[in-house]
Amino acid sequence: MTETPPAPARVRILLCDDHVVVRAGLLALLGSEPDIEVVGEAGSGEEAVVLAARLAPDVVLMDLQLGEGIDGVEATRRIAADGTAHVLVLTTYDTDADITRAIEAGATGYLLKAERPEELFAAIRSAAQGRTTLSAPVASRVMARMRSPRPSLTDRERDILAQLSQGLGNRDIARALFISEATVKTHLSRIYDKLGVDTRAGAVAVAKEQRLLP
Amino acid sequence: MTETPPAPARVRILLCDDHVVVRAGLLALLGSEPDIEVVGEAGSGEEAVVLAARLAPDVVLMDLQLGEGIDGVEATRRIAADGTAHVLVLTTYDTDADITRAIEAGATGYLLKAERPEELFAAIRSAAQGRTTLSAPVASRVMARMRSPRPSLTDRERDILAQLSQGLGNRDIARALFISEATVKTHLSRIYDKLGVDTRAGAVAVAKEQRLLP
DNA sequence: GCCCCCGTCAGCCGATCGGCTGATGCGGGG
DNA sequence: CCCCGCATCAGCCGATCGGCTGACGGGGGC
Repeated sequence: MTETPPAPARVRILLCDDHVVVRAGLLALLGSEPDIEVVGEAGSGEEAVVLAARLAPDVVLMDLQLGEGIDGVEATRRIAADGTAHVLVLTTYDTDADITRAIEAGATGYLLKAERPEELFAAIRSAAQGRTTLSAPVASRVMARMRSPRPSLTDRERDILAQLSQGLGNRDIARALFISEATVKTHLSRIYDKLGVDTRAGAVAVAKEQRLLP
Repeated sequence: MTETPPAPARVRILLCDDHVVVRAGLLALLGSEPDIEVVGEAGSGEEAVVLAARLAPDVVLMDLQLGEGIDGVEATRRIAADGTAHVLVLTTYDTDADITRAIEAGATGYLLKAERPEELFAAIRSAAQGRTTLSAPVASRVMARMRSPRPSLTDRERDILAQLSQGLGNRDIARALFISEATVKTHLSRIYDKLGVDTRAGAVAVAKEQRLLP
């Protein structure tokens, strides 16, 4: 008898996506692979966390955009914290912010829905053994980020940006965050600098574009 | 022999979605229905237009967000103009702007990906005969819109908004559109009015939120 | 112990914005 | 023919913004 831990005969999967059609599609798609078994479906982050604990799947296929409730990043964080399952993110966007947050939350891999099905199967099998798989565009972005550590906003700057996205003026932002207008302006200047803009409208545009806000 | 035009033994479908995984999923899902046959797949709007003309499917399942190239609305417009196929929009968002544009472009139905698969099958069969099917949330929005004709932006106002989203100042917007600053300000005031905001940052936020811009 | 990042605050000043009032021209529908 | 929506423009004015310079304290890393 060998010491090598035998790969599970079947990889047990939990799907998490708020779109029923997507879930059904994935279910049908994965059904074509004999060594992959979908043991549960979740339509929300909360449900995914509960089901992951109950079903103890090998891999959770997680979308990041989940509509209502906690988002995929938070769900990933909780599931990964439990250590019960590896989370393989399968989503639409390859934004820096999304990728970073997902990885920081403990995702084992990050795939794009535009990926070929064979890649998905392979990534699932890898994830079941704790190995990382990244879609090519995602890998590129990760590399690029390593090379030039991109201006990431501080928590406080994100607070300011959130208020700004409500269309508030400096005075209102100051009141909302219990700081002085001067401080708001200081933060704004730094935000402009980091985002490469020089107006509030531009900042909001970039923020929405890069999905820097919830 | 009866005069009733027999429903096609099999409904012939063309899929259009830029995500391979989603296409594969739909393919597998639709494969479970004996009276539905997927005769082609397109990964872009351009491809969909070409394939629709060549394959003459009964129904084109069209996503609205297609990444590169023309968007789903434009693809819908061209396919519907040919009259070769009924276009059934299957997408993620139930935004007013998306729905309106898709319907105006000639879509036969509008389904959300969050819909139950049975609804999708039923909608496909309906669409094949030219009958409209709307997802419940979509139908609600359409009704709501009928009741209170919502502020829709004029073409010019959208132009202004687009420039604004680049973070440009009034002077630059004026130059970009070959009009005076006074005119820019007039348009902006009306845009604020329609969007229910009173700052440029707020306008950009609402615009991005409601997907008023490409 | 020192330094750097982060968050906080101040004052100044020119540029810009947003609201207002009012006006012109053009096209379509009643 | 008149009205109305759309696009264009003008001037005024107070409020706001954005850039700049400079400052202070706390916390983490070396």
